[in-house]
Amino acid sequence: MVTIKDVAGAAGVSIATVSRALADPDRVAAATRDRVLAAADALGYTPNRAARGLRAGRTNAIGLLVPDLTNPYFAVVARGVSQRARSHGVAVFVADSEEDPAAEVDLLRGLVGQTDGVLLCSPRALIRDTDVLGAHPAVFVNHALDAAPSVALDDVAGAVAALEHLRSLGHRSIAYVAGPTTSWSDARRRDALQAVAERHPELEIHVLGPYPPTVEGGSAAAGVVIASGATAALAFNDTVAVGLMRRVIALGLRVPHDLSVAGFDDTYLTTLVTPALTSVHGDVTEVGRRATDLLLDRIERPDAPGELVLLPSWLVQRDSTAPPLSRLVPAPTTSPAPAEPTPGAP
Amino acid sequence: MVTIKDVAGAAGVSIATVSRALADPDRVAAATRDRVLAAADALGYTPNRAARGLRAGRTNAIGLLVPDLTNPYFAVVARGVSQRARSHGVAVFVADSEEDPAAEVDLLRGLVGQTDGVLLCSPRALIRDTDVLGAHPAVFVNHALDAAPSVALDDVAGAVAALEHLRSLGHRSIAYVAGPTTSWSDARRRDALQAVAERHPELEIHVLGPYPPTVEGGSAAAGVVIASGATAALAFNDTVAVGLMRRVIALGLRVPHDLSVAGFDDTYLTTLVTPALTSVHGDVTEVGRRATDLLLDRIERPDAPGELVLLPSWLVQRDSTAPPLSRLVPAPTTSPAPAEPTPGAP
DNA sequence: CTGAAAGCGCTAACAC
DNA sequence: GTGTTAGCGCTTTCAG
Repeated sequence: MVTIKDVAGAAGVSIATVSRALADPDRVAAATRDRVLAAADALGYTPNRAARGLRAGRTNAIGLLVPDLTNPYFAVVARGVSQRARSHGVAVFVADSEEDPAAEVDLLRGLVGQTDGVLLCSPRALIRDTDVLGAHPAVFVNHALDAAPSVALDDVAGAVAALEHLRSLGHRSIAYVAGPTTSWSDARRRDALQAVAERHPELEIHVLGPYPPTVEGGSAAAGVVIASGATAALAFNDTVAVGLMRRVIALGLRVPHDLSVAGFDDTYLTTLVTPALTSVHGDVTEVGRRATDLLLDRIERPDAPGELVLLPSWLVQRDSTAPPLSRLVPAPTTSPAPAEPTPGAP
Repeated sequence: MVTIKDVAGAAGVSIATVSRALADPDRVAAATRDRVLAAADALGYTPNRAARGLRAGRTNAIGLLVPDLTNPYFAVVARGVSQRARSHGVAVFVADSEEDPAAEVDLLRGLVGQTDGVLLCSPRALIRDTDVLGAHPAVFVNHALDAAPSVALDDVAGAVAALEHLRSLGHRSIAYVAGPTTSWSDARRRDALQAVAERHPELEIHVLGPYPPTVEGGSAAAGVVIASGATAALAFNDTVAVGLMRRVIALGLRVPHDLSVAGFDDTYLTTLVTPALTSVHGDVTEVGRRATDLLLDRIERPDAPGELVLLPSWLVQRDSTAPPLSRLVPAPTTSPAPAEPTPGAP
């Protein structure tokens, strides 16, 4: 390993001068600076971040904790985080709890010790436990906690839009396939659905679950959704929606004719499946970027007030939602008038 | 931050004793050890990894470089890496190059400086450049380079199996939708297909591409595949296969009747799409785990000889492959002994 | 069995 | 403008 000493020796200066030449080139004479930089370059010198961090009380790294890296949603968040972190010169530790709350706490504990701050994405464990987080800078994604900074998609608006969409199609009995009990987003959505239902007494909302936020979770919910008598289902996320849809189809029903299905997150899965999935869209990469910004800011100014940043979300209508079978005339839709799909034979 | 000094103070011992009590409990008196551990626990002490690493000349972290974290394949590799790394107490830096070779080199450079070793997954850049890697321990995934240790799925076997499967179904004109030019796996597969084609003179293989290893890449290939006259297509990976399939269907053709489609990697996408995708399966989580093992070993013993670990892969038949339209009688599928199919119309 | 002390690579006072 | 030096938190001789 080539250290600052080697460079100093090669350039014939002291290590302090090397350090300065690299950190603040204006504070050394031009000739010296050039000599130092040339030497550093020739030797392929890279400052040891651990040593630098030790001195500065910084690690120049942040941690990202997600419940499931194979879920496209979190992969995209991670991408946003990587982008922003890279442009700020900080590295990203990624930890995948695989939906296990206990593992989440363990991983968080590890992350805290070796990062300047942590990004907690859709935490499944109850993180009230300040013992593990302490005063460590943290930003939550899809989870608001006390005065901690948070970033989330405004899924309340999305949930309302989805429900209104289904209502306008003529659905009156709608199932919500809930995600993990500890999910903040899930709770928010349930409240939002409740509020809409109160505004429209003719609507009947069946909250079903909780189910695991996976394809399997969606499949598992199919029977219960059908038994509920709902003509449309809104699922916790796209992954669940896809699992639900596939199982419903496997059971011999048709989507959207027998059951309309909509998801959340608008991941790229939506356009891969048949029928294409109606979903609540948001800019997920941006969620990752904003969360990173907030975290880096928090690291600089630990006493800054926490805020909840809500990014817009809206519904993207595709082929998995349509009027219920009983209605022959489609309800009036405002602008993007979708052509009424003629129910063809299979 | 609670340091070793705090613990030493609380336990009424020196910092050296604390260090020993934690690292090698047998070397301190039982009573002292208990007192130290109790104090450490009470204070919530976690050793600072940067400091520890500085002393040991180690960072206790490894780097993982992938071309696309949103591809389920790499997400699963990352999961395997996380699992194994966690059980060895090393942290994982994840870097996503977003399929950009230049970014890849940059990210690699950054990773080298702050890790004990690097896992290079399906590198798109030419890494011969030892300037950037130097003597840094590295393990390749899906890429063999000189004497470096490597882990890959035996996709040659998989490619052969896929091609034989299509041949036994009666296909004679088969397209291969190639991935990135610099992909090692892609080159291996092309060679394997070539070898099979030479064994079976009646087979015509159209190598098409390169195309980006994404859904869009697959869609873009659809026209060319159809124009090639092939009755079956093998795609670089599932993502490409899915893009191809959807576009082909959107163009009004039927899969598998007008075109059979098969992919590689057997990601969870295969069972989400309609028809379910035939794909070459391998244990991808295990790839990540084995690669991590190899890397940790390499870090311990830098002079150990490199080896290429090939994990088995095999074909999983689903609904996206079937005899070509021209054949009315399906070829026998049970025994792997394909009866010579009656030649169909071109 | 335990403490004192050196030193990992680096930065930031503080001299000169 | 540049060198000297202390010390970040930790492990590891070396004494006792």
